This record gives sequence, C-alpha cells and structure tokens, in this order.
Amino acid sequence: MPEPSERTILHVDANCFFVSCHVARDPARLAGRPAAVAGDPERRAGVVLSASYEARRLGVHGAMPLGEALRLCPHLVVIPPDFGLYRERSGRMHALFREFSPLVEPFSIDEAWIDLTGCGGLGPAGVVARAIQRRLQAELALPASIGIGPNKLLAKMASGLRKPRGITELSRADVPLLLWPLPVADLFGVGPALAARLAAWNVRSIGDLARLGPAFLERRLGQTGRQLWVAAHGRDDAAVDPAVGEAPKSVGCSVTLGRDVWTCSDARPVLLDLSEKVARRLRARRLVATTVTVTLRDSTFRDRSRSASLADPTDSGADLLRCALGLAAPALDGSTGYRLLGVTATRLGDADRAVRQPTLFDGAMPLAAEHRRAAERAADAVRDRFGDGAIVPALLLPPPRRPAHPRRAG
DNA sequence: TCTGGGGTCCTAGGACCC
DNA sequence: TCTGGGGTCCTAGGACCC
Repeated sequence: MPEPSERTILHVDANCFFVSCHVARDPARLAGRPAAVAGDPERRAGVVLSASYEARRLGVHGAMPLGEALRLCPHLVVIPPDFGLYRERSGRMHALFREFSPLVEPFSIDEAWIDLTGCGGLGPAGVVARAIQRRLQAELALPASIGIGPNKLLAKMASGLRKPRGITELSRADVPLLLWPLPVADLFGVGPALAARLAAWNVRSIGDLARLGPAFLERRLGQTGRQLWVAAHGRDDAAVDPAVGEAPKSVGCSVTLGRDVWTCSDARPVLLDLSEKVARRLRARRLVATTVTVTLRDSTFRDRSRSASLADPTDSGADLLRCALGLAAPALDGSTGYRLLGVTATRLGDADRAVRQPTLFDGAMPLAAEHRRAAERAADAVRDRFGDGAIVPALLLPPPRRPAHPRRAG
C-alpha cells in the first residue's frame, strides 16, 4: 500500500493540560507548585486526571487514586476539575492551529494533528512548530510538546519523546535508531493487554515487534496484529481529517456512585439523570439516537452492558430512560451491587433528517410524544437562559411505568 | 492506595436473508 | 430430505486512547 509521500504533519500535545489551564487562570497560587486535578471532592475519592511536573517528580501520575497521590505528596494542591474551562481553552487552542493550516484534526481535548503539507510558504516545519509553541505559551499560557513527522503516527510518537516543551522530528529513516529501542508498550495502540501477550512471544521493544513476521502477528491478533506491525515500521497513511469529531458515533454519560445500587428503585434517579444529560447533549448537537446501551460495573470491576434498538430515533430523555430502565432491570434484581451506571446513545443520525416510522398506534401516542419533546426543548432553552438549576428534570418526565421490553434477536 | 469519564475500534457469535 | 455459503445486521464484550 503506497503511502502518500512527502507529507509534513505536526502533532501538538498540550503538557499536563488540565493543570496548565488552572495555572493560567491562577498563576499566583499554582505556578511551580505540585498540583493535581483530581476526582470528586464530595466523595473524597477518585483519581488524578492531570498532575503538574512538580507533582510528577514526586511520583504522582494520571489515573492514580487520589489517596495514594496524597500519601506520596502530602502538600499536593488538589484542584477539582472544571470541564467548562478545559473546553474553552481547547477551543481557543484548536482555533490557533487553524491559523496555520485548514487541515487540523483534534484528537482529544488537549491534542491535535496539523497537516502542513503545501503550507511551505510558512517556512520549515521546525520554524512553524516553534511559532505555534510560542503563541500557545504567550496567548494561552499553555506549554506544549510538538512532534514533526511524515505521517500522523510518527508525529504523535515524536511529540511524546521530549516533554514538556519539546520539539522533535521523526523521519522514516529515524525509526530503527529512535523508535525501535523503546519498550513496545510505548507504541501507540499497545496497551497493557497487548503488551502482556507480546511479552509471551519475547517481544519487549518496538524493534522486536518490527522484526516479527506480519503473517505471524496477523494469525494471532487478526487485523490488530497487521496494524501493529505496520506501526512498528513507522508507516501510517491515514489522512489528517478535520471532519473527525464533527460527527460523533456515540454520546454517553456515566457515573461512579458513592454507594452501590442494588435495585431498580435505587438506580432509577441515577438513570434519569444520565438519560437527561445524554439527551440534552444529543439535542445540543442536533442528533438523534437509535440504540441505547446501559453499562453496569460491579464491585469487582466487571462491566456488563445491555443494548437495544428503538423503533424511532430519539433525542428525548424520557425515551432513553424508559429503554435504559428496561435494559438494566434484569441485572438489578438485588443480588449484585453496582458502583457505576452508564447510558450511551449510538447509531446517531441527523435530527433534522430523522423520519419517524409510522406505527399501528399512530394517533394519540405520537402526539403525546411530540408534546413531551416540545417540553424538553423548551426546558433546554430555559436552562440556556437561566442555568441548569432552573428546571427540575423529573417534573418533565412521565411517572414510572412498566419497563419497555427491548426488541431482541430471536 | 483502591481504582474517572469521555470516546473509538475490533471481534465473535447468532439471526436472518438470499 | 438434507445441506450450502456469503453477506449483513445486531448485540456483548474487550482493548485502546486521552
């Protein structure tokens, strides 16, 4: 498969992004301090979402339980997360990138690829990278590492080589010298499970993986195996696609609870809240969903999920809740407690083009549904104007009723 | 120390249709 | 009467990313 040649791609990674956003807002209190954005102050639990480099030097890292972080670093400044702040900063960061090229693909809230191919008038890639880095620092107070490569994979790997504030170029020719000595778990796409399987075949480094036969990997790991082998050779022909992120494939909401839930009546208010949040985000993006998935996590961290498809795509919290309750009910029989509940909407479509299937019951029922949707949209408008506390969601929803029986195969 | 929340993609098996 | 194979859709679960 020929790779598009001579592309120039940057990968920009804002260093410890969440913490940096807070430092930018309150430098007097936070600059130079060991600080971490973490968890849920109400539950006095949760994990570290982002740690400053001062905290990292003391052993604090992302995904670490807050209790352990405080044991390692008793003077850690713990900052509650503010996702509104992160979204706002992220939007400004991505807007800045688009001043350099129209081909910007956001990868996450704090990372993006920028395709500079054909933007030669801006100067060499290293000069552009330095300009972006300087402007991020000057205008948004965000430190960033930037990787330069001939494709997205090598740009991404390069940005990870020097943190914080590095600028690193990785060409195809550099792969054997710079990439192959790294642990295989450092390769994008290799997580703990794959690393363990690879270790069983004596694959420790990215070079070990590259030297393995692609047929061997494909036989054992399927498509994933072939992709890994290609990645280990530094090859990647995926385009930088600005449309990624514009059309989400799922919209979900989940919550870890302070106390396990065992029964439907325990779970109902939680599922109500989650369904409402998902529905509001669907409506805000003018999307409707056809499939609803409920996730339940038990105390041993085993997840189970149940999903079902609706006859009509919906953006209504009441529809999501009804389906979610029906899906969750069999598991909520009182025999197992669950620490996390989630509701996810998938098979998304454009709300403006959604056509409802006519049913045998056309008449009073759809009219009621239309009234309810109108009420939910009116509530969105009130919340936008007066804030989230202005509406009590339960008042908008019908009383509890028999769980719907999701359509099943067979 | 006790384990977040938002996503994407892949796989496997069964149903169903031709 | 018994036996096909391919394609697609749906669901459940797992792995990965930040």
